Amino acid sequence: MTSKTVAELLSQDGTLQDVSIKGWVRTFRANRFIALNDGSTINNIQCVVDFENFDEALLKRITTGAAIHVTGELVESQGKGQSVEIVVKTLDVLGDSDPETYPIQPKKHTFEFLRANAHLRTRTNTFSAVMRLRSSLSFAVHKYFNENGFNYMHTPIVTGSDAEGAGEMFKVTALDAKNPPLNEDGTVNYKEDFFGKETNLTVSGQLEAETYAMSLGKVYTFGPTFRAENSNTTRHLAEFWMIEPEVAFMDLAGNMDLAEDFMKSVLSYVLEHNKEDLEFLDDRLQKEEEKLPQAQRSDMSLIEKIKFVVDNNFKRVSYTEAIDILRNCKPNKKKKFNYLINEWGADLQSEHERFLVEKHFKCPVILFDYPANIKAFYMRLNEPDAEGRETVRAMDILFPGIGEMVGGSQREERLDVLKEKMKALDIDEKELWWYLDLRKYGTAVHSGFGLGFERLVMFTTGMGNIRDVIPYPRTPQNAEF
RNA sequence: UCCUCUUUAGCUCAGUUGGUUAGAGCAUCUGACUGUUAAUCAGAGGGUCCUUAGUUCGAGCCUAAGAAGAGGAGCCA
Repeated sequence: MTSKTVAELLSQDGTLQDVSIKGWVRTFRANRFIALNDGSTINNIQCVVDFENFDEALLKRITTGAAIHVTGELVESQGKGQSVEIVVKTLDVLGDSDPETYPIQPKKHTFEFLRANAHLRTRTNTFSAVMRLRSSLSFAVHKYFNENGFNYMHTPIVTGSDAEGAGEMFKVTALDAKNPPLNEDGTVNYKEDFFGKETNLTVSGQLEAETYAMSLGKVYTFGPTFRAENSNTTRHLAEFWMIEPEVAFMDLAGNMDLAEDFMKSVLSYVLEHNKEDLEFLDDRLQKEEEKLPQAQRSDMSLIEKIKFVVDNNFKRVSYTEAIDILRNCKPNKKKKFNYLINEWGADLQSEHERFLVEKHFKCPVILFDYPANIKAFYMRLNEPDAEGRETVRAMDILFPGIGEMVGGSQREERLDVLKEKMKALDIDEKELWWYLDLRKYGTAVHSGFGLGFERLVMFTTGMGNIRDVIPYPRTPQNAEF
């Protein structure tokens, strides 16, 4: 008799003579009812023990968290909470769980406490649902790109270029930290290091992805990314997973179309395939929100929010239009913003983004054509506007509750313009010779974007802290597990 | 990095003006009960009050320094 999963047993029609199942005990009620979970679904299966006929010492070992093997008969349940249950014939404890010390109790825990017990937190309903969704979203990402003719490219994790400008980097070195080889001027001599030069963990696969876009046409990367920023927020990690498509012969408008279509596709996928987990998280969130004052509650449930994104077009607004809206909005006029918007050229703070998304448009917003001087060197320069202001073909997609979900741009394909920009920003041409080669040999319009995978998981699961949507979060002062 | 808050039982938290033996709910254990849905009822055990230094006759409470965690800001994805 082969063992089945809880998901298989619960989804099957009718009763079964002989079933075998293995899992972990969630609760053991009235010395008779074991709620068993094996991770295959948010739901438990109820195993009914006729305790008069079982050894008392064995029943004592059925504690929260214990791994057990049950065989018996799958029958219609006499109780109300479930349609089927297993009448237990044999029961083996595969692994005991000491109830005095097992940290996961059959009660509510705070996410902070569970974070400190991250190795066990997926034994709770919320975290098992979040991580199944994470897995499912991850699959949906690959599925989307695969079905749309993209090639999956593995960009290097150790990078030799430090010109990406996406943030502080983690150094990678094999040198002795206490006694490194030195140059005559006292600086560390990286020529003697493993790679013969300074190397770092990647902050973005974009530049390398561009090289493949300029040969394979449509590519994407989906891998770990590292930022050594000392960011202490609910939206930042030092190690996170980023999705970065890059497409040749595609302009900024095409880039926006791609990003929007992509988001809608992966969200549709989980709506269809992760219904039970989403319903559980939806329910959890609604109970959470009941504790909040009315004004802070959202007017849509989790599933409604996801459906809303799938069913509605993202609002596309140029930076210049956004500035006009912000300049004339109530919080700006009443000086409620911490940073008041006075003139064109100001960088948007998260309070402004939040106003646009959550108050003004009330839907995902794509902002594009940002001032050139607040964006990266590789973004395609537009012709100056009527007032002589310079913008680049950059776009950010802003989501309610999350903020920036996507950042992307059309890339500067003109060699002379790119060189000039790099010179102005003091970026060494020699470092990026290969990047410049793309503009020398067969250059073409191309575009791409980066999407923080964890932020997508946050939006989909309704979790408020990015540390709760990745198995083992890496943040400043924390690399436990 | 900056600002604010928090740190007391396994967990979530009370703890009055500085004053006798530091409390509650849940969890755990023991017993009762046994078709329960976070079962119920009765009882019991469980404390480095984050650390260090200080003020005081006396500190969970006051002062200083430090540590850890959370929220917000900045940066960004």
